[in-house]
Amino acid sequence: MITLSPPERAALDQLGERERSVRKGMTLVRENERSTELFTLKSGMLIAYMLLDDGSRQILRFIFPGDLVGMAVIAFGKAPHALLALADSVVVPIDRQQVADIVFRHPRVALALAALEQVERATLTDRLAGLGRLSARARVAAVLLDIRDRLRRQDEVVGNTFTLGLTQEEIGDATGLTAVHVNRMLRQLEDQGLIARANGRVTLLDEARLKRSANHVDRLATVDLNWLPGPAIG
Amino acid sequence: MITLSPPERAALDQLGERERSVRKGMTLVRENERSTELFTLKSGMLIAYMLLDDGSRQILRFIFPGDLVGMAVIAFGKAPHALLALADSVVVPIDRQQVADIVFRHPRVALALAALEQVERATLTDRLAGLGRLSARARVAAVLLDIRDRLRRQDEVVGNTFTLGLTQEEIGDATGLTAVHVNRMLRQLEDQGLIARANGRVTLLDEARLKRSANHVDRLATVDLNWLPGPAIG
DNA sequence: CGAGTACTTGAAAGATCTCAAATTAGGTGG
DNA sequence: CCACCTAATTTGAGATCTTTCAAGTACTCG
Repeated sequence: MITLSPPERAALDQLGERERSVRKGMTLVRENERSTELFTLKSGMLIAYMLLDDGSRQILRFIFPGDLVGMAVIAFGKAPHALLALADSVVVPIDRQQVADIVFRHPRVALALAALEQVERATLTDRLAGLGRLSARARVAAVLLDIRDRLRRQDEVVGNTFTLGLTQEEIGDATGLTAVHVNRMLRQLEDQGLIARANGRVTLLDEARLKRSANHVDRLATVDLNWLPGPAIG
Repeated sequence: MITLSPPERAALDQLGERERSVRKGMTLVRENERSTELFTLKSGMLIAYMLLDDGSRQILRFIFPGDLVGMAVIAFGKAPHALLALADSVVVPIDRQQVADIVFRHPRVALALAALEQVERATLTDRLAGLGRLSARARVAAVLLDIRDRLRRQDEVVGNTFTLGLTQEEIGDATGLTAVHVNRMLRQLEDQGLIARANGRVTLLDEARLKRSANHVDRLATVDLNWLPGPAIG
């Protein structure tokens, strides 16, 4: 997508000196906790979430290997949302100072990172529109499609059958629904022949119809960075 | 918040060469339209929105003078959302190439811009959590608080009484509700003594309670950019 | 003054939640 | 491998929230 020069590549590789393991169910960062680190996920799966005053949880984003998370520390110095490991995971912490170094020394890389953030932002607005305007059934469908896309990005052979890796409670916290209603919507999708379920695995039977109802767009697929200046020689 | 050196200031000022007026009700950018420009709003008010397949509209963000909008073009080269003027407005277009120039020549400014984007992103996630988890009444309250904060940022004397500048239809499109229900929620807030309404103006009567129920956070108030390196001498 | 848009209200339909209970699945110690 | 324990899923029934439809009122602009 973007070709890096050797020094650029080296700068990126150098970011990942330390690694940190997080056991499933552990909290990596608490909401409002003072912190100057962001992370990339190396393996496993995280969620970013917020808690509301009434104790309910809103999952903001599912984080898969390769994702960058927590860039907000460059503006706040504290985390606007919590990070929780849904599976045993390994993260690479990056201090915001290192981000500044990249911007100063490798502007092309900085632009590429900014573009990545924009992709995530667009995904966030897609989700926002979904929460505001889609039916419960469509929001659940959107999660299924999203997870499938993300799994496929890690492993190209992922087909239309896959393990969700989420409880119905978690799907509910992502879609703004109760676990009970998520269950009913899954059943409804199943009854309508859009999906099938068996031993914890889901199969997307009618992807086209699912996508249409969920207003699904794969933002990453439409990224265009060709306008960036070419890599410096070296 | 951040002190710019003269060359940095000059670089920013230079961005705003042209101006463009947009009449109330006019569309500045259509969704998915090819475009390589972003904008700052000089005066007036815009909304960023998406249309869903069923024709419903989700307002993603209200844009006030000083706001930057459309940074997504650095990643996509087309607009992921539409921009519409809710009032007669003046915008300053900025080409993404100019953004790249800033990153290459004024990295401190680039970091400050990135931080601003992060503030907006945090605001977006606050809104996402609101759509997912707040009651209709609280979501309407959140819009009132948001607009008041934004107006006050333009004009410090704005008190607890102000003109919304939005129809109930627009509030509905921002909160994921119907205009009819927005009306009922406003009435309810009024009956509960949280707000008052008179000749198109709203008064916040119990800000503390409104904030609590709407899970309101003023993200901009907690920004910290002091960790950035000092300005280069020049 | 007249037309159009926005606002307001009522009644009924539809969607989602809550509460409660039954069933299934997975993990652990013996 | 079994027995048990806990978490997750499933289903039903009724309550609550939000939308839809319809009609009437208020406001603004030419």
